[in-house]
Amino acid sequence: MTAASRPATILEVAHLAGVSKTSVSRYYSGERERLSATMQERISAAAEQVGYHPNPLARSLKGGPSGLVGMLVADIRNPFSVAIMHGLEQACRQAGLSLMVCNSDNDPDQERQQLAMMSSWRIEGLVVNAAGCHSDALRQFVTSGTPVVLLDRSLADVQVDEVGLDNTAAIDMAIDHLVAQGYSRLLYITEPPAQASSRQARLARFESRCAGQGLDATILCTELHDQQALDQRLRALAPVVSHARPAILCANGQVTLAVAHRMRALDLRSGEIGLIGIDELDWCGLTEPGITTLAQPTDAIGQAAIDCLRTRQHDRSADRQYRAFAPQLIQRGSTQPPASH
Amino acid sequence: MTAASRPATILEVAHLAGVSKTSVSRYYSGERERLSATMQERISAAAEQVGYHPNPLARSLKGGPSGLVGMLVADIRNPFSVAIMHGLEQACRQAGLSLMVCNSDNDPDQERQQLAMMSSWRIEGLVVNAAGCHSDALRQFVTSGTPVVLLDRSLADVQVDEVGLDNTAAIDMAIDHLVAQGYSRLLYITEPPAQASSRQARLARFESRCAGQGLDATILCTELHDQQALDQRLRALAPVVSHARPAILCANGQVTLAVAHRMRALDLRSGEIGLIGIDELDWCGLTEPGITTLAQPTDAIGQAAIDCLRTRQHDRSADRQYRAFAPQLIQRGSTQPPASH
DNA sequence: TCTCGAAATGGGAACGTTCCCATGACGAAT
DNA sequence: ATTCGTCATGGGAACGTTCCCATTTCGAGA
Repeated sequence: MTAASRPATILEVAHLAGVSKTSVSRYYSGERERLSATMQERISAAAEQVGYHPNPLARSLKGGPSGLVGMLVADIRNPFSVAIMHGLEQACRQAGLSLMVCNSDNDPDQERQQLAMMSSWRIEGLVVNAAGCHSDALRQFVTSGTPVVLLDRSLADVQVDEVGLDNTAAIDMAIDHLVAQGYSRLLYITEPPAQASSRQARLARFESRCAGQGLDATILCTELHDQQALDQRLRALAPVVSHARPAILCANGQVTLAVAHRMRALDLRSGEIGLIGIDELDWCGLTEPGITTLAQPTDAIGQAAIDCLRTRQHDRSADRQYRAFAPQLIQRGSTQPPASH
Repeated sequence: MTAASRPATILEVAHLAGVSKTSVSRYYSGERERLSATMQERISAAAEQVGYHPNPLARSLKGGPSGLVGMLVADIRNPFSVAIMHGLEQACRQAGLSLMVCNSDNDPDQERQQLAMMSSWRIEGLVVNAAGCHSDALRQFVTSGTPVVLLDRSLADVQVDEVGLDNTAAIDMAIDHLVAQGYSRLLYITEPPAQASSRQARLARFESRCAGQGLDATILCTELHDQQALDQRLRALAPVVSHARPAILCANGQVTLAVAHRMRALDLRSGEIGLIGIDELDWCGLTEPGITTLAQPTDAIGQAAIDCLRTRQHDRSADRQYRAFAPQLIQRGSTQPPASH
């Protein structure tokens, strides 16, 4: 392989191998079987000699596969998003695809723009983990033949595959665990579920489950920067002697972080007040008794998303898929009540 | 603007406006001034009507600007990398560019592959935050006219711009702070600095500074998963009555995390043992007395990297730039020694 | 009035592919 | 021997741009 100043083209390879560009193209477009053995050898040798790699630009301009998968993410600084991104990236690599990540910073306008951009780059598939997503933009992808997968979201009015946490199972596991540990006064804290269907699903399950089981449950639905709201409810939760033990269930990692911060500020002891959060985070083992979490299998989720894309690529009219993954309980001190006396 | 099933082409706009495609091309390639006022209006109107956006694929195939900036990152799960990524992304957006992020997962082979991929997508600039980077691959970018910026790394044998933390200032700030707080027996913990120049720079500065000042300083250079090495040194550090107060300086966020974990496991109290880390992390305010950190201005660093790229784009032979940013001290309990008696 | 240069505009090739449609060869069936 | 289908291969157009090189127009200077 010679290091050329300009990348080699298919024509150079064809010339060197003494074959037509069409044959070289076939060699690289998964039609090798159609070529005779000698031809394959000649092409392979020539390509190696000049260090040829097909130009994805030209390829996808012509309408061929771009080898590009897009990911639209609402908040790139959310550790969950990063974890998923990592999973996607791995899965893409394994499938010979490249991931193009677009962060919308929670701005619907940007979302639109990013979608347009990805579309103009002719991505072969799109993974969406964002809120304000105007459905018609997504539908445009679908009708143009680009598979779309919704990640940790669901949209009633657009028919696409969905992958994410099994929210019902997660909430059930959390509640079961809390109850088993002796907590019976539950506070569920979530960000406003407006656009985010998974927040809605978790919240709904929490409500119905607690109602069904007759648990003493309350809900706090707040923006995380609203420290007052948080503080007020946390204070109100402080345990009363000879009263049911209180516990907090955090709807996601961001909530867990905010709650941990305020509990520390208010000098509330977790354990005494139970604390469990959905999403595992680097530092959950670090705070004093450690925070119990439900870890999402993010790599598996990413892999599943790519699987969905590829399946649908090969069969555009495949059945709509919903893939929900169960979380894993990581038990730490925050759900270990102090020995009663 | 009509929603067309297939995106509009320059030809359709030209036709509709009754002008040549060349003129439309000029309109979109920053040569508007060369067009008469009437022509500009006609094109603008026609483009709006059919919802035209130039196709970046075709554009960059022909050799025009792709509007794509590549980022090669060694570990996408490192919060520092994510923070930088966010900064880059913002800066790109502002400049009308798109960011293509490639994660190499610390695998040199993948690095090569990712670089090749980005090159084949004709990125206009490359930001590198990775270790095993074979210099010749980078040089190839440079010679082909693609500006490269090294982020938090430096390479002796390839002439490119570099942006990152002012390592000297950071180490000095950390040491000064520790000394001012009454710590004088210092342990510097870092991952092996082999390929990473910033690790080398920090380590070197720590050594020379401590030597110059006659401080009782030791160094632990270890892989973070080597729990034994860590534990041993941490135990050895335990404070001795009527002896100089010990403190730990963590070379980066990953180290801080690992050290915090082991300190907790060994029941070592930070504060008593001083603890300061380079890189601010979400949870540093959460652990018991809080961990003092030096926060890097990641958004500014990202912005600076893009600035470098653009400068060099316009003047390929501009002077090589080194831009180093000072960190900000965020003081918490871990560098607050308990009141002495 | 003629010439000339600048300014405004357009035509066509090229970028590196893919894919449709030949073309020739060859063995099998008539 | 002739016809046919199949297989291996090649030529050329097309994808949507940009850019080089005309061509046309027009006002100014001779």
